[in-house]
Amino acid sequence: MTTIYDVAKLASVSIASVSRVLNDSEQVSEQTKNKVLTAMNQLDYHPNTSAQSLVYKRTNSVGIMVPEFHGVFYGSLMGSIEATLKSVNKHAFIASGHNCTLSEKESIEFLTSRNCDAMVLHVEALSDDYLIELSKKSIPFVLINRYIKEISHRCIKLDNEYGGYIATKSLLELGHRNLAYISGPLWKKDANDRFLGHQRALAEYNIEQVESLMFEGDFLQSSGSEAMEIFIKQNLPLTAVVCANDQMATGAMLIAHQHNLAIPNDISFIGFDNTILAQYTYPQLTSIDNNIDHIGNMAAKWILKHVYQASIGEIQNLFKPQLITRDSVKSLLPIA
Amino acid sequence: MTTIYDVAKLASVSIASVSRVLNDSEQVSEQTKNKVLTAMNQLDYHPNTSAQSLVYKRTNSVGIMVPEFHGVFYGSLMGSIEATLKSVNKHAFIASGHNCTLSEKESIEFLTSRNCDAMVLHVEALSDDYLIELSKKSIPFVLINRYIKEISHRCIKLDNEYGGYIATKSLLELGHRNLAYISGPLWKKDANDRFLGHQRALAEYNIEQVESLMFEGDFLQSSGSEAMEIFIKQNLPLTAVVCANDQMATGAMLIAHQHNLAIPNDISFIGFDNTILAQYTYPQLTSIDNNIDHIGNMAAKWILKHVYQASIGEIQNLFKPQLITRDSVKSLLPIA
DNA sequence: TTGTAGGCGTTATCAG
DNA sequence: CTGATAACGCCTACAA
Repeated sequence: MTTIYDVAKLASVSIASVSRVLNDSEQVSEQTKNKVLTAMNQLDYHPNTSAQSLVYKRTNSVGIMVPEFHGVFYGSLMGSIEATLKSVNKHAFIASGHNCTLSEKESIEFLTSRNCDAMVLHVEALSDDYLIELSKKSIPFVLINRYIKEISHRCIKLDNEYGGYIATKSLLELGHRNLAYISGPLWKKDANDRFLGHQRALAEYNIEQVESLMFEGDFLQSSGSEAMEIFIKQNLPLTAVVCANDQMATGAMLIAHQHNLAIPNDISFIGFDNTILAQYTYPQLTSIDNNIDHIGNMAAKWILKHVYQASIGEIQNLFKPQLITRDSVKSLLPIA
Repeated sequence: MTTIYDVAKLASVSIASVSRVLNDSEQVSEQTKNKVLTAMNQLDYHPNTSAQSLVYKRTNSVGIMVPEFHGVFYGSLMGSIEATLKSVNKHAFIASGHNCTLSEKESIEFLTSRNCDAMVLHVEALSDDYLIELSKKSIPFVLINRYIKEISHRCIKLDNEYGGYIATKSLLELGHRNLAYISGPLWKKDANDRFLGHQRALAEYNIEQVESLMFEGDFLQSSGSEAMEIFIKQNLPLTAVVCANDQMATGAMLIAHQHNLAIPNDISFIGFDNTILAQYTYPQLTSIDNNIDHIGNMAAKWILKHVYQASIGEIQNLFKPQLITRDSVKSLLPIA
């Protein structure tokens, strides 16, 4: 490994001068600057970030924790975070939380031990209390898709209630009146909020959710299938199924297909999250975009602003989802 | 930030002793060890990795570059790499290459500038020559899914030819004789190899690929659709479509559905990669598993072995894909 | 404009 | 078993 000393020697200047051109300070003559630059080139010199970090008390790196990397959801998040960090030369390192308390804790400690300047955390299992406590420690962090009152300014999330609302409302506006609902685990805030939004839309139209046409799933595809089997068996009037995420929607659609129900002619489906899956189902799935890119982007900006003192405008803490119309929903309105 | 000095003072010992318990050296009495430990706890002390790296000449971090994070393919790869790295306390940095020369180069330099101990690279655009050159620089790297003779021992990849072979062979064994093929861009080695494997299987059965039923796509869903439209228009006998990846398969299936072709009764499809998509299509897609988890795992092991001197057995450079049977392929054999 | 020297937090050598 | 102290590579007063 070549150091600033090697460069200095080759350029026959002092290490101070080398350091100066490295941080392009004004106080260097063109001549020495050139000498140093060519020496650097010749030696393929790269500054040692550890040494720099030691001086600056800053590693220029931020840790990202998401539940997992495979699957369809967190890639976009990481991508948007990484992109905006990289644009200002901050490095991103990653860890997975696996939806479980122990692993999330370990991962956070893992990131902490790395001395990152900040963290972006998508935590599922850890308690509010733990996170509040964590916020008192030295490494600042942003929370993705979670809201904790005591540290609300660190929370950046989707307005899930609104998403649930527009999903259901969009169906009602198209004339659907007999809706089933496949929810996520209701103890999860986001799942619960989406369901509340659904109920609000129903209330606006004076419709009651038939209780047996509401199924609490677990956000996985199989629970969507399970739900759909149950719905179909009941032989109740049913024109559309609202799903709290795309995965469950695909599971439900699978069963519909198996029962020879045409989508959307016999039955409509709407998903949530607008994951990449929605483009690959047949028919392509109408869904609610969760704005995950913007959220990731904003999380990174939060850090740039609060940790790296970049001049960044307002931080937006709540993002509105929006309807993405594809081919899985049919209008029941009479053609005008 | 609390340092080794703070701990030393609080425990009233020298920093040397603190350092010793930190690296649990033998040479410390129980008593001082305890004093130090409680002091550390009390101060919530974490060693400064930058300082450690400075003396160890090692950052305990490895950089990962993949084309992108969203989408369905690279998440698994990163996940498997990260998991095995983390198990030995190495951190993973990420960067995206965006399938383009400039961006890949920048990302590699970005990772290099971070002084990672090694890199795992999934490069698409950069030339062999560039990578050979890179291999002479100071940071060691492994190449994922690419083979370059001159640096073959750094290459870990899938046997794509074999994958193409078993995909087609599996159809032939089920009695299919009229096959269409949707390939990836043939200038890409993996796409080409898959096609060669396809041809080898056909040759074994003395079948010729109808030229107009071969379409060179770009690995994206839309090109699968495009291909399928063209195939259907020709009205040639056709019982199965072999696709060089899952995305194109879903695109083709979409069109089949639109033309009211029942899958697999009227026409069978087989994909490649066994991405998560294959579980979400209707019907679920038979595909060729690309072993990406094992490949990522092995890449990480390569690094543990060659960079961190871990005692790890043989490195496997070539992985065999395997057939994953789902519901998109029908047997044409007479029932025995 | 340039160079010298002290310090960033650790590790490791060498005396005690 | 313990404690000074010299590196590690870089930045930055301060001095020249």
